[in-house]
Amino acid sequence: MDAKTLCLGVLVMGDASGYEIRKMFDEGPFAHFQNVGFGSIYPALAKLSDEGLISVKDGAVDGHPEKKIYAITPSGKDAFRDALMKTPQKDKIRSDATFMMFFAEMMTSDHLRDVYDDHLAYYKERVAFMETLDPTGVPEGRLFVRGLGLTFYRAVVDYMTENRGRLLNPQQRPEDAAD
Amino acid sequence: MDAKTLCLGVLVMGDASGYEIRKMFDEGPFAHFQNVGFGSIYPALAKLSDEGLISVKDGAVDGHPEKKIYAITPSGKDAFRDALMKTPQKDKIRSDATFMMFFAEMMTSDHLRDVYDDHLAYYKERVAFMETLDPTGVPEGRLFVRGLGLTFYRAVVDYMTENRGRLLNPQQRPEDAAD
DNA sequence: TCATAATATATCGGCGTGATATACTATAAA
DNA sequence: TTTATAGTATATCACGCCGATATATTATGA
Repeated sequence: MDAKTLCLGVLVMGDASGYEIRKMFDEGPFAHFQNVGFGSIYPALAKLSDEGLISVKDGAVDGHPEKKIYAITPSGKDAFRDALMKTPQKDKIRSDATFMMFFAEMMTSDHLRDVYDDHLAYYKERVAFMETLDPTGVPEGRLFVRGLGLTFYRAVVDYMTENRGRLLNPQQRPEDAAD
Repeated sequence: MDAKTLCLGVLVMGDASGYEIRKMFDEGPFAHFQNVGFGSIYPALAKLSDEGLISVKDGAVDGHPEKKIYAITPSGKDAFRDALMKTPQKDKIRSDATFMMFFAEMMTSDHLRDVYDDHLAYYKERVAFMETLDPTGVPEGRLFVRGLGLTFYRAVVDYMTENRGRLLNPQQRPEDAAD
């Protein structure tokens, strides 16, 4: 699933600027299972425009004369539907914090605690945020995905809350991370 | 967390070849929270060797004369410990299947079902695999991470099992994915 | 005997990532 | 009032990573 397809997905739901597309992946309904930054979005939008899959119109507002609003074209919608017919690649997760916890015995107690609590706080915040998303009038697909995200985040929060002491205060762990 | 650090992490646990390192990320204890392929590992190993952070010795076995065994050096261990002291980047998840389910209403019923059941089967398989990993004699950090992975996979399996009908057989969903 | 899977290393183009630059507005603090 | 910070908005660039592909041998099983 490349950046172009991801952008098309946002645009089938309604017109948007590059900035607004990015917000969808940063703090919107896609935040928990995809991530794309400006560096992927702007080039993708340029390519899609070249290929006629999206159209651009001037969206200049007070003080932001550069703003462009993108809209999906009929051929863009076809291309997106084609992309949905493919076999998805398997999920990819990259969690540096988990990698660090794997090597808990090599870390200092202080830093391990910091990493742990920041990680837990972040997941708690994600749960809180997703609970604020209004589910009324939303199609079944989006509801399902929202529920899946909540389930996953809550499971992590519960596990990390219950097992905090086990990792941070184990019996007779040496003072420093010596060999 | 770059490929170099990931390789160092595997090597602090014991000597290994590039192929063996990759297996750790493909089907080993790291599989559920990191992913690295050959295209990242071999160049990383070459760089680490240049920098003196790992050493290479000939590991030729019957029929595989190219095999090389890598071992971490004292400075490599220092470098790894330094990497563990940094602030981890936030987790990144990329799930194309979830993205597709988000647009369930635009997919054909057949393909949606295929994607759904393949996804669920994959997560079930991951649970089954992680349950086979022997937890005896394993340091607390690894145990914790194994438990976290199991928790997460199980939560997804449970949710997808319970809500399968809701997404696949909703009331009066149109026959085809017309506009 | 033949095909497939597993072991093993390596490269390459294209894509994505994080950082950075620019510039204006709105809000809040000093 | 002035200043700082956060938010809106677009864009580029170097570096690193990813998936595909190539090559070769052995082990397994049909």
